[in-house]
Amino acid sequence: MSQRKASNDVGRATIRDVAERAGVSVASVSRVLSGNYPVSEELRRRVMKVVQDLDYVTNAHARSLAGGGTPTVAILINNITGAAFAHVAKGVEGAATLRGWLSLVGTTGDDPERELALVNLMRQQGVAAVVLLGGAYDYDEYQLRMARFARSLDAAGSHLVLVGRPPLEGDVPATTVDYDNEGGAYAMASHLLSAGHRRVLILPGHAELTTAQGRLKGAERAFEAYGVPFDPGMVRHGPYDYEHGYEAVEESLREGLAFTAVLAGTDVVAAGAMQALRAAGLRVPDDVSIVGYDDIPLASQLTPQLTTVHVPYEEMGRVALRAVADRREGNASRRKGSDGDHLVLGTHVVVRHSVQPPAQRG
Amino acid sequence: MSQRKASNDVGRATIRDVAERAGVSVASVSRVLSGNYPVSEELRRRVMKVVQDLDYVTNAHARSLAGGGTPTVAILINNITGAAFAHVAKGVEGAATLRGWLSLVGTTGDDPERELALVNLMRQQGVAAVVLLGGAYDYDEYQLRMARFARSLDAAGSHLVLVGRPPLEGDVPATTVDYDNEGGAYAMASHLLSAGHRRVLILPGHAELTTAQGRLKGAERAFEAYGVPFDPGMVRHGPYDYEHGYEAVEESLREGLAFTAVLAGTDVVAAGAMQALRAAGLRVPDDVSIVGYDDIPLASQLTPQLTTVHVPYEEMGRVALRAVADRREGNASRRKGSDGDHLVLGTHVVVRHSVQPPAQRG
DNA sequence: GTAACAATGGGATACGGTTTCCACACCAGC
DNA sequence: GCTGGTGTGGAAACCGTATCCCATTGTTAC
Repeated sequence: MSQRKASNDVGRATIRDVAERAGVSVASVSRVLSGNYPVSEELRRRVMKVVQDLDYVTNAHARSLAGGGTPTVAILINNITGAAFAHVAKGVEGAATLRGWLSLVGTTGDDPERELALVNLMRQQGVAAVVLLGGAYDYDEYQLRMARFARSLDAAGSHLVLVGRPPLEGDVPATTVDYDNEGGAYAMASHLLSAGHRRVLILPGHAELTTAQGRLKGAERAFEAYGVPFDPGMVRHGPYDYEHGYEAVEESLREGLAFTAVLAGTDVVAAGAMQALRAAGLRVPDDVSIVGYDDIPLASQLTPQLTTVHVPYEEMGRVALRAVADRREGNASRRKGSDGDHLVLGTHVVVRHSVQPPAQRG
Repeated sequence: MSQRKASNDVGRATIRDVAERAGVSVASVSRVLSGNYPVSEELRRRVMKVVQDLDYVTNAHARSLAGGGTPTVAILINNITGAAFAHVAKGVEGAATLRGWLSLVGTTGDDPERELALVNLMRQQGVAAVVLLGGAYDYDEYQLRMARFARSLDAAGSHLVLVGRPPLEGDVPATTVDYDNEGGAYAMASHLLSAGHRRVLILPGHAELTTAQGRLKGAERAFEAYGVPFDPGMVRHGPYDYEHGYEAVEESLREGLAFTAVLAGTDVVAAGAMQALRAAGLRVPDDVSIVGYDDIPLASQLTPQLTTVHVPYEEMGRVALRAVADRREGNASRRKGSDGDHLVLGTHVVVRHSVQPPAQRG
């Protein structure tokens, strides 16, 4: 036995094992495998044969220590099962794989502690970028927190990307990929107004959530544009879930609130609202119209199919990855331009079958 | 300037920078950080101070090269956006994070090439386990392919886990986490039969897909148990998507096929079927009953809420991770027991509002 | 026939940590 | 006062790969 670990040892084979067995140097094996150095055909064959025999794969950790290595992008998300953001993740992962990048995933569960821990973990991993997904609560602290993340990551040669979150103020090294949230809400509300609806129950989401704020604001602007007075009493805040949609409608009906349409902050909320209307014996859209937001698959699977706002989630994911990839290749188009790091994608209304003009009631 | 890289260089700080600045040795810094060696309070304070100042995090690659490092589990999935398997992923990721493990994610898009490439990639990463998600097409080749994966990973000190796929035959080093697929289908069909339905349209899924085969078989067994002759003409195969549900029902109606209930292979298929029935002017469940399978959130968001089979997807994910974690701690309970590596979780029917006894037709 | 040069392979080093071994200081006990 | 333990900190040897630099060989031009 030599003093070196024998090649038939337990555990994975190393490049040395391959070199030894092929009767060549370690350097040659490395060159054959990475293929960025001229190598004779004979040597290549000898090495490849052994690689096959040993079922050898290079150690990614060692490789990235030595300078090479595949770039990795980290996706941090509140909840994997949220339909909307699953699509963003798909976009990121797909675009990453396309360029041979790897995707790490972590869920934060809306917990700032875990978010911090994960960002640090990703920093340890030396990821090329950290993509933070999902609407945020815009506390005062949020900006500071994210700015700290951004600088930390930047100092480590990484980069922070915010997707579907408000952009950072000031000169912070981060990229934001956003969609025209308010514009979508404006268009959606306009659609209802132009159909003749005047009394609209609005369920924008949690008052503190930035996406909810934008959606409410868009609706208000539409009312203003149509010269229809906006009644704050028609707004019910709450989480983006099925139960909230159901309960908000149920309560409103019980309170005798009069409305001919529901403007839901999310398709899932719309689904809950629809169920509650049915339970109360009202027909959709004959008695009450409903619209959603997000255009997740659920929207077209409901009966009637839901008119909603399409958000290009998957595209946002792709764009996010492209942004960091470009920046990595050195195409940092505008240097330090505090915008140019803020990309906004368009939204549009998808008309299906959940809206009708309000019934003429005696 | 010393010959070493200066500490204020671009890029992340190294442990040497910390040591230098704290006036201690590299070894001491390492010990303070990993905390598995007695260190004086004074030294700890000095080191931690510098760590904070420099915002230093250890290099995960270097660490795992040197033997330490956080274990990583790889989740390979056809399509992130599939609701059912998003839940499995959530279970795996949640359990992983709980123990401080990391989760890598890759999507295969049903492409064997990509599957192979990803398994090798994960092998390079030195992951503790590779979790393969989703029903498989049980070609002859499947067993060989998976056996090869299993041995490859095993040889590299990793481990293959199959979730929701058929177990491997023979003495292959892999773990399978499964659910009682056929039993669920049996119970679901029994539920319809005991409600009085006799003519049931069955949409089990793709004929080659193992999950579809099991669901069909369960239904057949139920018919047999109830002494109801099974009519193969009532079975329509197709993909697990909304469109298939819609089209299968539409066609069946056009062909004049008589049925009082639909047994869908998936909740999403059931949603499509429901829509098609409505489009044809039939009421659910008054005219036709519908049941699904999986119990994803959609099931309770449809109108009427769907009676379906609950599959403990998230639990499966947790169980899968627990299995590999246990094995890693050395609790390889039964050694080489070719079962004991096959865990089966139970399923059960969730009764909601989409089933009624068949209408008395004249 | 020899010099200059291209093509190719090998040895050594660096990457950033962890860990083993050792040296040193300090203290108690005789 | 000397010996033997005990607690601390440092030097150096790895971990597995990529790459720089140099040696060797074969080839072409003079």
